Amino acid sequence: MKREVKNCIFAEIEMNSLAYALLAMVARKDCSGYELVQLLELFWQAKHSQVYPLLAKLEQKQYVAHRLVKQNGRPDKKIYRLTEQGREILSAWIHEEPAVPVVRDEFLTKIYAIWLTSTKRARELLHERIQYFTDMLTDRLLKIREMEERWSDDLYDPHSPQFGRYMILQRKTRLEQEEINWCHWVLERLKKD
Amino acid sequence: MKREVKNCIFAEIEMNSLAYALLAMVARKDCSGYELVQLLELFWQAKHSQVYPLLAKLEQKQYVAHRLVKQNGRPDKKIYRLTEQGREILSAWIHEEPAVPVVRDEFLTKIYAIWLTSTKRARELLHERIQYFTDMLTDRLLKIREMEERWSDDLYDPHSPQFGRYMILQRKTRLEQEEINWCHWVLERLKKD
DNA sequence: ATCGACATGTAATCAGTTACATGATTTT
DNA sequence: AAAATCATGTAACTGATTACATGTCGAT
Repeated sequence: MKREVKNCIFAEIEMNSLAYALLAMVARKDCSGYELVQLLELFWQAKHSQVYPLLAKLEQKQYVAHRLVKQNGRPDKKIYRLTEQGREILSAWIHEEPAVPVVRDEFLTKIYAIWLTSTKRARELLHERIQYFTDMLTDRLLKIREMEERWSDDLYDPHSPQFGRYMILQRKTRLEQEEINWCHWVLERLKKD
Repeated sequence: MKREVKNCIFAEIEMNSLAYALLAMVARKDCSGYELVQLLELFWQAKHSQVYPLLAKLEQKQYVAHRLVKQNGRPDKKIYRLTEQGREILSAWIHEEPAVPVVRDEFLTKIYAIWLTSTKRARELLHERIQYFTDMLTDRLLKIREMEERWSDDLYDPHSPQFGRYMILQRKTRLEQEEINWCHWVLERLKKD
């Protein structure tokens, strides 16, 4: 017989996957909301309009806390850090089974139905895809080099806050490279035509 | 000064990515809603509660049409096919730029913050991940073999309705293999610990 | 002079998930 | 006897995107 749940001081603020992703980010390094959106791009694309209100809710729950940093000629920023409570629920969450990954990719739908149009359009799509992933990869390799210069051996230490992000960066480059390889493989199949 | 848009006979039924994915599916092969959910799993995970109403809307717009198939001891099913109008808007859509792919993967968040817990949990997560992708891959290879037996040379013909799905299956196996390779690579980094 | 980066927020809408609802057949 | 598969649908809710809102600085 649940009552007054919404009026309760400890009102249930839904901890969803993105909420934990934000905690994981600020665990590694104190961040502004703006910065979080950029760092998140690596494995959980979210818009600022989703991140800012969520951060406020996480602060309400006292999983994060912020300090104001005044800037000259730039808008002030709120730098968030993880609290002890935040660290605890994040650690507990890591011990739960992760949900199955979700991928949504319009390009694949277009390839699925490419037989309806032309092999010319197929080639176009594939070349654009190669371009896209090549750009991603170039940027990614740059970021890997930056991390390597800044933290070197720490990156291979599973107890370092940098370990996770570095491993995930490595994963992404592998997958991006494989995407490019596949595109070339398909282009080969289209040659005869 | 838009007026009466909602009362108009040709009321705007929003054509979203999933709608086109459904059209692409029925273009290849007549399908029931139930079957579409399963086939879609390859690159656009959707629940039946999203698919059935969308199919009804697509039929309203006359992009698909269905016939009833009575079954003994099983519920009747609605087999959908693509109409000429459906084929046209699908072809037109293929000539538009695809949206950037979206990935959401809780496992990666857990790896990101793994330094907070233990390398034991890290190993556990990676082994479960390997198991998951190995299972996916086994199933995927089976489906590839099934397609190869059924259509053989058609699969490499860009004008065959089977071409797209086959290419996408091949892509998925490559990516899944690479996911597994990466997991083993990370496990190596964890050995010293 | 216009555009992109920096920086934070809210409101409206659309997309997607979970739960409700039903029911026979086959497999474990 | 219970669970999974086949088969279709709706209602309520949560998650995510687009649009609205504001403002400075540096580069082109």
